[in-house]
Amino acid sequence: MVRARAQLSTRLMNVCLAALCRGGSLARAESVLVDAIRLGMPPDVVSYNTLLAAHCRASGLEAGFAVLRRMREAGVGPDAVTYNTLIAGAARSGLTVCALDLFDEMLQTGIAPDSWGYNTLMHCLFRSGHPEDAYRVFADMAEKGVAPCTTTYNTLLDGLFRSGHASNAYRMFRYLQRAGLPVGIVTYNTMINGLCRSGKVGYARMVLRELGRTAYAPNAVTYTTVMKCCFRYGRFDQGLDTFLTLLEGGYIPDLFPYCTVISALVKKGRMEEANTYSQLMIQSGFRLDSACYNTLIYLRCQEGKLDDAFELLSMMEEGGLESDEYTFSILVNGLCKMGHVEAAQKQLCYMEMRDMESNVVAYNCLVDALCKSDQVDAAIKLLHDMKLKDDFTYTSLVHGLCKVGRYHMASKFLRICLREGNSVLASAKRAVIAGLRSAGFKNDVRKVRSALRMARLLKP
DNA sequence: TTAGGGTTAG
Repeated sequence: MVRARAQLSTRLMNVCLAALCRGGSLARAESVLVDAIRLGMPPDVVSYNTLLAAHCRASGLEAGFAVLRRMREAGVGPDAVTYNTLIAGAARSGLTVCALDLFDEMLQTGIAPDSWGYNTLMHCLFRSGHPEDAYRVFADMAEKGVAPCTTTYNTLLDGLFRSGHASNAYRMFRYLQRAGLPVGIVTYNTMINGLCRSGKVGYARMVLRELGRTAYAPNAVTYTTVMKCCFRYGRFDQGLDTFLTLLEGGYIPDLFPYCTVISALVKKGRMEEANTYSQLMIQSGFRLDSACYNTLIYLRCQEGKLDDAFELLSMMEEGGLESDEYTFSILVNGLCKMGHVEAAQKQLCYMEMRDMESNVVAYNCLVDALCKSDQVDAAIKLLHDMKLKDDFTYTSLVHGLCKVGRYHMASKFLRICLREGNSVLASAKRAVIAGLRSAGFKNDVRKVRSALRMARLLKP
């Protein structure tokens, strides 16, 4: 009887913990836990899992591991949910190897992964650019007899889009519908987002119209997705109207729509409105996460207020949030635009020291800045240090070389770029060909044209 | 507890 009462109390405490964590009152949740222990209500694995998820989301994976240590010290063993949550935390921080290690640890501990565990690992592998490994996880899931659920299909659809297989994703979506497999609002949102991002706006609109004919109501995610799509494809007013409809109707459930609209306004140079919505975002009562800080730092950088930008960075880090590759890219770009190339280089060094997986954008900003200030040789030197180069890298360099009249070198890099499967802006191609012609390099013109034809033929 | 939407560069 006494034990049953204690279990019921623990269950009630867990409800309370979940509510506090959902509302972002982590400190209060922690004090409830302390009070409960004092009153003889022992926390169980659910209590710790709830706290672990909240800490992980608010402050990153290390905070999650700290809860894991605490629960072990209290004699409460982790379960599949604990590992799922930690794997999700690792995925959010881009720590793919850590996610894989956690999955292995779970298997070695004798805890059988459920569909959520498989889904989370698949999601992590897709997001970090390892689609083949993600498919292997899916195959392993089937082999172990773990039934796929709606999330599994949604993760696969999202992964197909992210790995550049939009047509396969579309075919899979139609297959799910025909086979009567679960297709819900998340599936529609995933499809609309994936189709928009892969440039298939017509298809995205068709799926959006189809959604209107189903029983599913579009939600804030749908609207944010559509809004982002409008901004991406030059329908600025339509995007802003979508935001205002959400705002005036009181339908903004979190900070995603704010980040989208502020960034779009900054890009348009409409700083006053960007500042107005930044204030609203701060006053909304939701806890700002790193994407929100990045957006605010972006606004300050583009306004040329670098001191304010760095102050925001300190606030962010003092609040327990980690800066990420977005933060660094925004700062490097801001510093470059204000002519502080050396300071930008220093930020890139910090990035290297932090061993960040993706630094290509930050490097590209510096390459571009060096090219624009006619330091093309320094840009070429930097290019050789880069592990990954993309269309942006080569476009900046090719433009930079043309600007200083080094057309032969520009054509060489243009051909390397095409050979590596990248594309360059039409303006860069034109600059190279016009330059080579004016300098009388007829043979190089022929080589460039042939490389461009080959690239078109090989284009998927 | 998990999955879909937000933040950077030519």
